[in-house]
Amino acid sequence: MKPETALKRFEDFLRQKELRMTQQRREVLLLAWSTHDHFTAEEMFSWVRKEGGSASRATVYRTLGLLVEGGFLAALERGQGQILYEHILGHQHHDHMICLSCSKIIEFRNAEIERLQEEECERSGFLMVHHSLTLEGYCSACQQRGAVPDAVLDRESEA
Amino acid sequence: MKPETALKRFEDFLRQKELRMTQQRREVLLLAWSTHDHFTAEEMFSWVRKEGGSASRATVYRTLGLLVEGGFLAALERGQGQILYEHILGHQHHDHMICLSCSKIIEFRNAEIERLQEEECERSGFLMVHHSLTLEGYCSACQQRGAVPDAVLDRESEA
DNA sequence: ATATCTGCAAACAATTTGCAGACGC
DNA sequence: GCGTCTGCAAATTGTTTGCAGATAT
Repeated sequence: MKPETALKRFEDFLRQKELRMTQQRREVLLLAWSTHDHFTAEEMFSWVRKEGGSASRATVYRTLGLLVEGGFLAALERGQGQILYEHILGHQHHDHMICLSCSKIIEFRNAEIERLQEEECERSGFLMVHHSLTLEGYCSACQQRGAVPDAVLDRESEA
Repeated sequence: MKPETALKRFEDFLRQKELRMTQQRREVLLLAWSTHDHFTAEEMFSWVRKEGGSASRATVYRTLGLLVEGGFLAALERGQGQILYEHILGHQHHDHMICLSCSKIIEFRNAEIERLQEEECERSGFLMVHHSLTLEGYCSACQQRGAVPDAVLDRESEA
């Protein structure tokens, strides 16, 4: 989805909630659409600053909240109390494997899993907006480096 | 897995890391095994207090960190900066649907999805320790209440 | 014995909030 | 013009850390 389209949607969303479109909210939305990567609230704030934007830190946080509420951004919780955001309107979702030793992130996508998720949702009458599948474990490099705790290996050998 | 077994494993884990088993660590591990639900660090601390345990807040946090590191507990990031823990050794994993409106949590388990995840791991040479699949959206009750934002409905109708 | 642990309270980091003035609609 | 927004700085929340004494091995 193009930034202009997203902006239009955002305006609609705000109107419906009887909220107002402001320069600051525009800035944040456009910056969110200027990257295809995850970003934190602080990163967004620094971008605003770099671009000479006028949004304050508080406004950035408030606007990110609105964007998540409206389904424009997905919030991905990933340890250490920091929240990662990514724009999701019109984008394909990907899942993650995260190495507990070196923190490497491997992205993958499996259409069959997606389909089964939809099936589960139908079964429960659940309207899915977003999903997040994260596999935690050890990447092949770390396995070879012997970076896997014995407690984990013990468990593995039992199975 | 029984609490005593878990305790034994924890002792092994500590020994391997040249750390010591203490009364406080024992308390925390056993309390973690006394519930089958998720819990936060603060909840664990209040349990310790209620049981007349001696572990302080700091020790609770430190011990939970150790337990996660050893693969005894899973840490589930779920918004608002709070981390939920659950013991995972010897337990079957379940996934979650979370309602964005009423926060209701629906648990589900789909063996086929689990299998496909394993397949993806093999493909990448990844040793999975834990996985977390969370579907965010709106439960059927909230859909009927009209609690779904229009931006979401619009997106839905396009697809 | 000695190195690790613990409790305490202070430090931290990320995020939220109250309020007075600014600004969309 | 009215009611919402914003910026600021202070408040909150959840978690971590430094240090002196306590404790496991």
